[in-house]
Amino acid sequence: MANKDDKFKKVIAHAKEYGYVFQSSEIYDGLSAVYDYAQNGVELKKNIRDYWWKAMVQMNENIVGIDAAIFMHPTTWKASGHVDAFNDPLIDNKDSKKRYRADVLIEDYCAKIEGKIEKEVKKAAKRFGDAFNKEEFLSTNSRVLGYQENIHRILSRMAKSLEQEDLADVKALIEELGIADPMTGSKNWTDVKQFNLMFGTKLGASADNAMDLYLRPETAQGIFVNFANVQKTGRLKIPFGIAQTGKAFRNEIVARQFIFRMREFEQMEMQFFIKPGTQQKWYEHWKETRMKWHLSLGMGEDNYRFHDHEKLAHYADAAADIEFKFPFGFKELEGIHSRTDFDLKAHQEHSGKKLQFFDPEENKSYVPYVLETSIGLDRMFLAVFSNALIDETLEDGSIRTVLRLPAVLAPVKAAIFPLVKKDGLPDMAREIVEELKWDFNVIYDEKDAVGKRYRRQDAAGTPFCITVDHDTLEDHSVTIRYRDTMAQKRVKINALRDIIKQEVDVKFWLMKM
RNA sequence: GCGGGAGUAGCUCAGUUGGUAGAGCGUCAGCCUUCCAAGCUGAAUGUCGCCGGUUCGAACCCGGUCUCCCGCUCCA
Repeated sequence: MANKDDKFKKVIAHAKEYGYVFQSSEIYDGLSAVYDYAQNGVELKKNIRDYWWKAMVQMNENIVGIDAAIFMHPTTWKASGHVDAFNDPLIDNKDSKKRYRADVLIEDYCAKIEGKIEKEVKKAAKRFGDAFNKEEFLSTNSRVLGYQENIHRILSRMAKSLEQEDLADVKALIEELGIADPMTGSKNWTDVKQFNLMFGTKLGASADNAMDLYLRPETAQGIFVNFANVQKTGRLKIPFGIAQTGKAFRNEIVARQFIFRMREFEQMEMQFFIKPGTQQKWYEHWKETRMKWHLSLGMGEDNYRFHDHEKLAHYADAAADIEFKFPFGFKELEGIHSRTDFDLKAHQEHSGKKLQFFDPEENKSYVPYVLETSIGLDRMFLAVFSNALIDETLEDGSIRTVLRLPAVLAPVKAAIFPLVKKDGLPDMAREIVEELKWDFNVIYDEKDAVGKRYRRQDAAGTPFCITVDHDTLEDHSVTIRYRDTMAQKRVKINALRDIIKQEVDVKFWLMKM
């Protein structure tokens, strides 16, 4: 465990030192669970996004992209279920320090009373034998009726209090019922607090006629509300997909583990619209396809696994995660969910607009089913970055810190050095930079011994270093040095472009799928 | 949000019983160098997380606050 923490700390420190990730507003002591991508981080993040976009949108005839706004009509979140699902009344026990959902505590209490009713029923059944009529018993026995009435009274009072956001009454109810901490029996409770996982804001500059809005907690709804527009204007036929990348916001109670769980994060999502009944087939298809995409980056098959959900969300009929072995263990990286027609149907009901597809083969309209793939871009960044960072022991026993980013994702593709800072070598190196920068992100460095410059680039993740020496002036050849093997090769300057392209080109990597 | 730990230069850390800060690495400039970090010279950088209190005097003591780490809780 100490080892894991160490590794993770190194990752965070390295991300800062080499200009990948900084804490947001650091000069003001930072902001909890908010991070900024720095000069190298922004390139890596962009490259990951492009790699995904190419694979999902541009390589698939039947998938198109959109970029929906972060603000959406408030009814969107009623339809999606977020207004209800993201509002939890929570209560802490002061003695045990445990936190519970207040409504669950009360419901559990009612379940206990239900248990008493069951007992009465069993007793009566024994007593009356064959003559026992459960329905009649339930509706006539005075003790049972008392229990039932009690449950009804409790639940309706709770529902009313929650509806009116009268949290004090929810607490009062818990105290009146004498509900104790199920773990410890303590009745020493804090006040009930409402946690809203969605960030609220206002649309409209003047306070009196402003409209309450939320920052979207997921990008998916931007796709669902645009379903009909995209399908019609794109002349798309089922099955087809709509993809988008963008920011989403969740006011997590506990947001931690660096960029793994942030309050503001970026999703890369694709909603695939299919004929009802075919969801199992497409579920399997996308699970497999998405896993192949991950494996194409060559970060090690053993670092991935599927985790099938047993407890499903309100909208899903099947769900699996692709988990990645982060420094702190296997955690969710991407979700593949069979969302049924839950979302489109809900939006259809709330908007009154038809969200259906006319299937010419079936000669009828239906609300399509949806298969979702949803990956966290920041998590992917962390997966790539943490997996790449290695302290390598060399033959002579010395340690080399190297960031083995997949070359296709590396922020800087090549660094160009003059061997020494004189004799016209810097000019020659600059010329090569000028030429290569049309195709790749390249940098120039002349400070310190060349060996030190190599190591500096290793730690920053640059896959290639190109060194100009005195021979270069004569024969236009340079040394190209590989980050991962430290091997060196003598090549002509005019061959550089093709050599680098071969190794960093998206096509070359995606062909491995 | 609760409990525990922590916060001194970009990084890792030192700082003796309270007397207004140091090292190594890194960075920058210059020299030297013909290919794998550790040659030489010089320089910059900290209101010791922030605010307040005690004191003649606070990095050090006290209170508050922010942030980070670990555990709990939460995770449509």
